[in-house]
Amino acid sequence: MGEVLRLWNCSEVCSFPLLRPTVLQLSKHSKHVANSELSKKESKFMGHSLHGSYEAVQAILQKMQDAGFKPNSSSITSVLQAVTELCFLKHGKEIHSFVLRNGLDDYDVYVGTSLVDMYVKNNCLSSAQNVFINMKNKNIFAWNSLISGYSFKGLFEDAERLLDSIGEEGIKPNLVTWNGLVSGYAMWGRHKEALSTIHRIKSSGLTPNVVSWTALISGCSQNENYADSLKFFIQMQEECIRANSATISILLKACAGLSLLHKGEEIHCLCIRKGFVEDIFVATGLINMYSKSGKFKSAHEVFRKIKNKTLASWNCMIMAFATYGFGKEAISLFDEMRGAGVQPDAITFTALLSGCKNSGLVDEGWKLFDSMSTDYNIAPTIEHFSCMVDLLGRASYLDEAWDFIQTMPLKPDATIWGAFLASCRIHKNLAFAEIAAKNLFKLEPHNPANYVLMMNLYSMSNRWDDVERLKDLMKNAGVKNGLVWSWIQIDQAIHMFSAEGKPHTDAGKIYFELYHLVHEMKKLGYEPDISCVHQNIDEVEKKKLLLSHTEKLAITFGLMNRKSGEPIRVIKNTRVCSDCHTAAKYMSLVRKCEIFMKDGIRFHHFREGECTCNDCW
DNA sequence: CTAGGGTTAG
Repeated sequence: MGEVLRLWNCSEVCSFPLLRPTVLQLSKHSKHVANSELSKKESKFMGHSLHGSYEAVQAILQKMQDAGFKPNSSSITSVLQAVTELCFLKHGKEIHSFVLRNGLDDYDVYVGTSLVDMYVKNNCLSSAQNVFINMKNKNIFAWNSLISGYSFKGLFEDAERLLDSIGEEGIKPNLVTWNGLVSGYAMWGRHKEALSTIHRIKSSGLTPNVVSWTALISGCSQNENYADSLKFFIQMQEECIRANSATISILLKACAGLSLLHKGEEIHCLCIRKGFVEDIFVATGLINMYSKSGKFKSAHEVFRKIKNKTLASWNCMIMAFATYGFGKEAISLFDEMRGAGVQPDAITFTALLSGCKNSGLVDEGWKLFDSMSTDYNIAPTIEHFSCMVDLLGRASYLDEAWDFIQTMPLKPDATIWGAFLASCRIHKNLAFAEIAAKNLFKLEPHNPANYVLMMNLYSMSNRWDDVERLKDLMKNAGVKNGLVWSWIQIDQAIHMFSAEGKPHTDAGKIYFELYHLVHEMKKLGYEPDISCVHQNIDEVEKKKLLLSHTEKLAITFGLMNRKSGEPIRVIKNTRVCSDCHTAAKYMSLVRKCEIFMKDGIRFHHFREGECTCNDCW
């Protein structure tokens, strides 16, 4: 940045067309680059030079004016492009008024289009529309910019209206126009409309391309609708549209979200064949996919092979270490990252702090939390505060966590109280838990998880009146315990276990096996934790009920069907109960088998009677 | 000068 600033301040910059000399000085390749042929990278560089030195830019603009230079539309356009890409609305507005002040025509096709685009990308639709309306000659680019602007804001009536009126100007919508609409619909969770827009592309005589389909698939992914992502990917292949690395990176995200390890591995093979592994987005997606599907080793391998690691790939790997309870390793990877000259961001610290909390590294956590603002000038966000509450609370420093909440500069939200409540449950502190719950019931009255945690605490202390009171509270607030399910993949089939749905076809055999298993587990010291049952029934009934928990059934089924040496991978949609957590540890011990479980909150890796979460979850 | 891509979170 220092060097750029110096360039901006030197006087020879002042020859027009605006800014070109600077770009030429910055450009490594050519001294004869025409302004209109600036590469994206160079425009970005210009943007960087604008950043933080806007006063200098203004001074130069003034100087140029005084010297009688006139900027032309192409120079204005390249500045606007840079400003747009970096989302410097303030600077964009300045340039707009500079254009007006200096008698440049802001209705010029090029200037107009880049102004529309700048306002659209900076969330100023009304200004974009004003410029648009005043443009004398509108080309398809201006239309597309505005239509996608409305579409991304979810204003589909306006977007469709614009689409209809394109024709009146004698212009035909192109694929980009349509793709903007597809993308908007998909992003807003309106997959049906997105898909029907793809069909509309066909009826307009064009052929939907990989971008159209990728937009649809990406929208599903963004809405955590991973199953549809995969469904539409198949549909895309049926239409003979080839995936590119962008499509693949989204698919990897979908596989990660569903912990579909086998599908992810398949895609990895495809990536190697097609050379997509070279793409940094794909590589990062692979790390994430392996990390979330329980194959830490593969995640690490992919990471080590990346030649030009980006901040995101470092972050992703630090998070993987954190997830698997390798807090110290996460921190040394952070040191390695800094050694490589990569500056951390807020996400890096979320990952690091979460690594500390999963490994109980309280001192290291404090150090990192402090160094964020002092050494890296990154203001801690609510997530970082929440991590700290979690870190302190889990390590049994409940009083410190309480003080931390009282003194933090941000208003504690549900994540803060949620972290505190979870710690109270672990350390069985009912008094603190009740305060946390009171806040949580106010902040998110419809989240069943909070009620369940509290019931857990009350039933531990045999306070059945309070359990009933909470059940009534839930009922009155209209909170329903969502469906609870666990599943496991055996060969190509997914086996679902749900308390509400149909029992598994092999239910009899599974229960038979489970009884045997529990018998063996008890020999090694397993004791059913009946506090997980919130009904006031007798002990034998409670123990029976515990056996029907979906995760136990899924693991048992996995043990019955696994190939020797293969770990078991179970996915559950809600937080694992503490009895099932203990049971899984004993199961891994008895059957000498690694068990991987992804629950609604985090990842557990059971091995030889231990879990990577260190019993805090 | 216009369209699609990765990372955190109780």
